[in-house]
Amino acid sequence: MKSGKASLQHYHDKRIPGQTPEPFASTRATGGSVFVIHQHAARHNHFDLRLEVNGSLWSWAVPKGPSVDPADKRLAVHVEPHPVDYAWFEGLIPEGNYGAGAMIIWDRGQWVPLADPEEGLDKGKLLFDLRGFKLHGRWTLVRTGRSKDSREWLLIKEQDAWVGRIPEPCPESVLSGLTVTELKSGAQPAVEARTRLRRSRLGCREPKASPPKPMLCRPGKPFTQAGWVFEIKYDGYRVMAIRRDGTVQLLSRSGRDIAANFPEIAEAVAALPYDDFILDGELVVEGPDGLPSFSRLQQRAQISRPVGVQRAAIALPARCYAFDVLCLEGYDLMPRPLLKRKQWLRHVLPGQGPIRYVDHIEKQGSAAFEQATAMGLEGLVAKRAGSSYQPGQRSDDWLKIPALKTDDFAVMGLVADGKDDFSSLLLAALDGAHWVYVGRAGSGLNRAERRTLRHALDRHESRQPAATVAETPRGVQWVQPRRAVEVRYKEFTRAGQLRQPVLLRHRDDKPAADCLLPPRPGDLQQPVAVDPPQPRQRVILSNQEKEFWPAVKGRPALTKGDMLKHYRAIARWMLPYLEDRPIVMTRYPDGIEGGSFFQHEAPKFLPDWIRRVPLERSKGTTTDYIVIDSEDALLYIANLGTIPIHVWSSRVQSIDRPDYCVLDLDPKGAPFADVMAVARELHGILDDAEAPHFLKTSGGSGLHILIPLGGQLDHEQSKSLGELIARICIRRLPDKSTIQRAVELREGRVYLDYLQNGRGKTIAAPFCARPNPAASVSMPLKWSELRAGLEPSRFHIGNAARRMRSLKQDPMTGLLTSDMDVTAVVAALGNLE
DNA sequence: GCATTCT
DNA sequence: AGAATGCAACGCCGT
DNA sequence: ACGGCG
Repeated sequence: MKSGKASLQHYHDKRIPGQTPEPFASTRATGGSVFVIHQHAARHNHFDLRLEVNGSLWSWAVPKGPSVDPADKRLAVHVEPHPVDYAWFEGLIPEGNYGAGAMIIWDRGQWVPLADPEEGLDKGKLLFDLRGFKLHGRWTLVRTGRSKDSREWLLIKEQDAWVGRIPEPCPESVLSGLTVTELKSGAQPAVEARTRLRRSRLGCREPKASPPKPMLCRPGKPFTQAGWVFEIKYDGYRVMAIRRDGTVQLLSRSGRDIAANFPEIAEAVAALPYDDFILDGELVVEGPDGLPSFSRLQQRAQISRPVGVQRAAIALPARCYAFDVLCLEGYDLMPRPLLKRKQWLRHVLPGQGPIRYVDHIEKQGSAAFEQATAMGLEGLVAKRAGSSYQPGQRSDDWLKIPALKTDDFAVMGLVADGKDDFSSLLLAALDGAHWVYVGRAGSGLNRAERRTLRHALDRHESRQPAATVAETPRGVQWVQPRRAVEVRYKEFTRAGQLRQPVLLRHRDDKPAADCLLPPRPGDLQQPVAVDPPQPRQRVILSNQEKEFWPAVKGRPALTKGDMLKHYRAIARWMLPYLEDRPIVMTRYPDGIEGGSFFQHEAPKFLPDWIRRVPLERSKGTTTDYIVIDSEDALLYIANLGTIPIHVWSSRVQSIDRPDYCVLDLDPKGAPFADVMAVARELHGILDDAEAPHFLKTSGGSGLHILIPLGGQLDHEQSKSLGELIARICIRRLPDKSTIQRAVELREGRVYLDYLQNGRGKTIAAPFCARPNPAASVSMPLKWSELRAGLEPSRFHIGNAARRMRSLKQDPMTGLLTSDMDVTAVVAALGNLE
């Protein structure tokens, strides 16, 4: 294997030191994971993707640049490796040199290979994560040419949580904010700025000896008022970024210069194309969820060895959220109105990069506060739009509005107040398998609420506390952590206790065991997450506009989105029939007129939160079956183009004991009136045998009759029971029913299929959609609905959920809970026969 | 619909 | 890249 | 032994 550094030969051969500003060394301690994308206006304007491996930058020329759309593959020509320091190079390469022209750092950050890169280069496939300012998430480079020496690759964005959720990258450098054209044309934003500032008749002031102190906030509450603007409050270090006489300072609140600790920010300050300015902002480090994480920032701040700092600048990079500019090019902006200053600030900063402009919302503070709270942000800062910057002052022109948090906690004890009241509750949350005490809360509930909660708690009285409590209050009564309460609080204290907790309500709908400990400040977190932040577990629904059911008379075409809408709306009725049961998908990726296939085995690409269960299928081979136990799982499966979902009659806990026996009434030429007649006959038979039984449409043209078994029979016995019932029916209605499998021999009679009772056999799940032109669904029916005029096709994906909402209850309620006395039923059926 | 393999 | 391919299964019964 | 059926 060639060493990375040795192969820099080509790079050196093409360039002459002293004549080009490009670097020639690899001196940076990066931790081996920097990537950069240069935009290079040389003979042709193009992009270069460079990935650090073994001390050099593997490079690809990407003529059209990267695309954030997975469908958009971009040619990438593999070129000679570059020295690592190249990732910090931005500038003009003079005429006459190799690659003469302007080059900007279009994006930069950390790259995380997801497979061995050396091997990948050899095999022609690299898979990696990018964590830049513009590019995020999973990418691949694949070699396309037929031979191994081909230099032609493709750069492809892989499907992930970032796709479609990030804005189109802006064209500017993430460092200087210059476009490649501006750099080439020698644009001088500083000169333009000076001209404009002079014209605005601002007095030019001598720079003060010492930098201004930061303006401070008073506390406030959310409000809506014209003349005010609202900014997100970032959870980090307040910094003043100062550029003067070619030097850069990052001053913390205490006046310490922390530029050496955050070189990536200092570098960005130095790269802005202005000579003299002071920015006010907040330094943050993002957590795995993409929100500012104070504990990560503290981790970062503790790193001081230069080598460690350089690595951390790539792996745990800081951002500076700038919200004010105090002076610019020798002009004092502090007396100017806030919004004027912010105009300048926005003008000065790149659209994307380590230093970000903090935008604001005008007037609507209350709405903004709602949003900020929901997003888990620290809060808002309200600022008077016309206010000046008052250094070192705690002013009423700036108000900080902290977000309140709301979480559920388990009650582990109470301080009683009389027989049916309490003065406070002791609260706990689950940290893994252990309960952790989080403090006491008293206020918030009225007398009546406290009384009912007290009664509920008294039932769980316990001798032992569920978690260690540092200071046990007098008169405490411990209870088992069974009851959950919703609590609003400001934050966790350093000691891990709730600050300013207020009880909101008794969560009698939530098991206490679901009260997980929210992340608290000071919790040691993973230093670096390799996966991109997943913006919430949500199913990405694709191709919602694809036509799945063609139009029929009286109804326009239905799309995959219509089907997903059905499954989302019906989930609450359908999930009880799916939980714990293996399913089989029948997939129609291109709608009912496209190809279809069955799928038993859970595809490997399913996300890991979808449950699978290994079951022996034929001897020796096991298959991982899918189990749908949530709305998200149902939607994910439906999004795969699954139209009907077939379920086992048994659950994984008791896979050999079906919960019901099914009789499938299959016409096939027989009139539906006959199907109903046969169903009515079976209804009578089962009533006489005192066997509970339920009815649903199969979704096609037939009906299903289901008999709950209460786990008393195995699959074989269930099948025999079905056969017995079928034979009785045939004896009574020989002209209308049959168990002949061959269609010809049925002679127009209704086929009573009892053979769907058996291990691994399935039926179309209640409420599942069917691939017929009507887009009908399998619908539970009341027996009273079995009368002239019933048409199974009247229940379809467009109205099924509406029907269920209007019914008082699911007609099949009881299928999964009621059972029967098997011996009595079989005896009764024997008599009928 | 999606991964994988072939060209 | 673009195209093609796989994605289930087994017992029943009549010939 | 094969083929249609669900």
